[in-house]
Amino acid sequence: MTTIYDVARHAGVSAATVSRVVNGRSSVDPVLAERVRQAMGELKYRPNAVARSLRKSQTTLWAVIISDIGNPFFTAMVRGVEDVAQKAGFSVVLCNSDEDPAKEGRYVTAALDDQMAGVIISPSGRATHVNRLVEAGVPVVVIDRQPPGVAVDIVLVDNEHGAELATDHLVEAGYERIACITGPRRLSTAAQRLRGYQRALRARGRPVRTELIRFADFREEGGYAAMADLLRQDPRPDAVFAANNLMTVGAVECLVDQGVRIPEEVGVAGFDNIPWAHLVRPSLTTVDQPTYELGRTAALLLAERITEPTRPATSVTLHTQLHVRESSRR
Amino acid sequence: MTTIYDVARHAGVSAATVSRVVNGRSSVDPVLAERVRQAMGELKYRPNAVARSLRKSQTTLWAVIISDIGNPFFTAMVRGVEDVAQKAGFSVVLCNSDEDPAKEGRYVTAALDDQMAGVIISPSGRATHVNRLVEAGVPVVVIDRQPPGVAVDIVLVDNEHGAELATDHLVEAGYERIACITGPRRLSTAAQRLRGYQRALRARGRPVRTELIRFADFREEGGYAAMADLLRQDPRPDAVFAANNLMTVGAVECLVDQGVRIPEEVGVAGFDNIPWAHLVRPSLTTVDQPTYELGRTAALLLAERITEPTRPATSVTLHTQLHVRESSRR
DNA sequence: CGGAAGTCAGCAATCGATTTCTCAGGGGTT
DNA sequence: AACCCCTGAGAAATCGATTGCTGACTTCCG
Repeated sequence: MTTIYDVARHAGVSAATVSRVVNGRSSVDPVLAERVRQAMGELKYRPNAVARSLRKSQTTLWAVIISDIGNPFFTAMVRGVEDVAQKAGFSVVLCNSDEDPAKEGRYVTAALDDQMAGVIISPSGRATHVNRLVEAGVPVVVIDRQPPGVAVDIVLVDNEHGAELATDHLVEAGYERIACITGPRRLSTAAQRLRGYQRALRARGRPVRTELIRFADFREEGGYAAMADLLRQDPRPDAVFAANNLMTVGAVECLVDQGVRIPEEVGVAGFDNIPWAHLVRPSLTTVDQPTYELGRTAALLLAERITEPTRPATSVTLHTQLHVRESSRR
Repeated sequence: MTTIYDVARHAGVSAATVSRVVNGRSSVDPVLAERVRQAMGELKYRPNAVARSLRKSQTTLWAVIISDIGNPFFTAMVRGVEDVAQKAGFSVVLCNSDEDPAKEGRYVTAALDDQMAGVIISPSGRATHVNRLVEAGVPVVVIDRQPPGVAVDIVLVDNEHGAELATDHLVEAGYERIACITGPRRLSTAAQRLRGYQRALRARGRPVRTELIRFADFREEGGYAAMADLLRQDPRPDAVFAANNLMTVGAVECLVDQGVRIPEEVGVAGFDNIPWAHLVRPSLTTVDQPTYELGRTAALLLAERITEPTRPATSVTLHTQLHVRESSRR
């Protein structure tokens, strides 16, 4: 590796001058600057990013801590983050927490140890880990989920409203016993989507029956199991609202396996986009989130916070959109 | 931040001793070691990873450079990498090259500047960038695609064989004019899958018609356009083999849009797994790759190469598997 | 022409760890 | 008792950049 000293020697100046040319912070005689640039070219000099990080005690890395990289929702989001990061000169370190608070904690620790320039996190549970970041003064943006009582920048979608739209649509379509499969109790998204479901029923004067509500795990298997469980009821539900994409797929699989016809016997509506939802037969009614935008927005907020650390915390809510397809039209 | 010197002072030893306790490299008097550990605990000391990286001129980061994080194929792969990386004490930096050699080049440069401990790359084009890494002595594992003439560890699947299986199956199913939509010419996967298609036809004594072959972009739109183009032929093809997942979906969309019945009028088989391929109606016949294993294997190779840099380059080929579903049964 | 103000290059300290080298002290051998 | 070997701790150099401070030199004005 050629260092800044090699360049300095080759150009007949001091390392400080080379540094100033590279960073353009302070003014340098144009003649010297040119000589330095020449030397850099000839020696193919590239500044050592690690050394620079040590000196400035800050890297050019962002950690993005999400709970499931296998879920297309998070992938699209990461893409949004990545595009902004690249433009702003940051690289993205991907961290898969698997909804495991311990794993999440380890990643937070790593972000701290590695002096990451910022963190975008979709917290899997309590606010503890987010707090550690905030206390250490690391710029943080929370995404998708609301941790209780922390003042940070946050980007959310109108979960309650989206769930309301979907449920209301099922009522409108003529379904009577509408079930709800939501996520783990500790996640704000699960709670809010459940609340939206309940609200829609009440608004229409329908009873909210606890026996029609299931708390699953936001995964395919959980959706499958919950659906199977719901079908065992008598009378069984004639429609289901699933609170995320993977559980929707799981529920549909269960219905297909048991030979229950969608949408005639059971109507289905799901939260989150499902790639190729329109190719699935019957095509699936979904509440779409602006996933890419979600990531983009979070990244923009993070970039802002890095340049302006004292700005008060803002909270952005993006809007969901109901896409009615065949699975809920009877 | 508390530094190694704070700990040293607090424990009444030198910084060198603290370092030795932390790294366990050389022996330290158990009494002192205990005192140091105590001090570390009390001060909540965490070693500064950046400083350590500078000194050792190596970080604990792996760069994973792939061409499309939106493609579930790569996501599953990254997951495989990530799981191994975590266990080995590395973090994964995700780099999305978008099939753009320039963007890929920038990421390679960043990996070099940041002294990444290793790189896993699915090269988008020529071998130039891979070579830069190899020449700089950075441990590299190439994945999914074969760059010409570079001696590196590489993990591939039997593309030709997989394509042969799929094509042969279409022939067997009774289709006559079987088209092929493959990827960009510069990508080895595209070439190999095309070759497998051709080989299967020849083995069955069928003509290989150039007018039934299309080079698209491995994306949904490309698959759609290519399919539309193929349908304009007279006589039109009665089956299509698409060389990756997104193009398969694109082709199916086109067929659905034009009201062409699958599999009666046109049979469809695609390369790569497609999430929920079994939920799509008709369910899609696919050549499945062991994506997670692909990532896992690459990561294991990388870990090996890091500990043993002089080991000769190995090449691993994993196997694909044909899943026959409704889209190709007439 | 002299002095004040302003540029700009270089020296050296610094970021926080690792590692080589040196040396003290204890134990074993002859 | 003298000598050697070995273990293990500390001092100091080092990784490669950034930056405050100093001072040389230029420029401008009275």
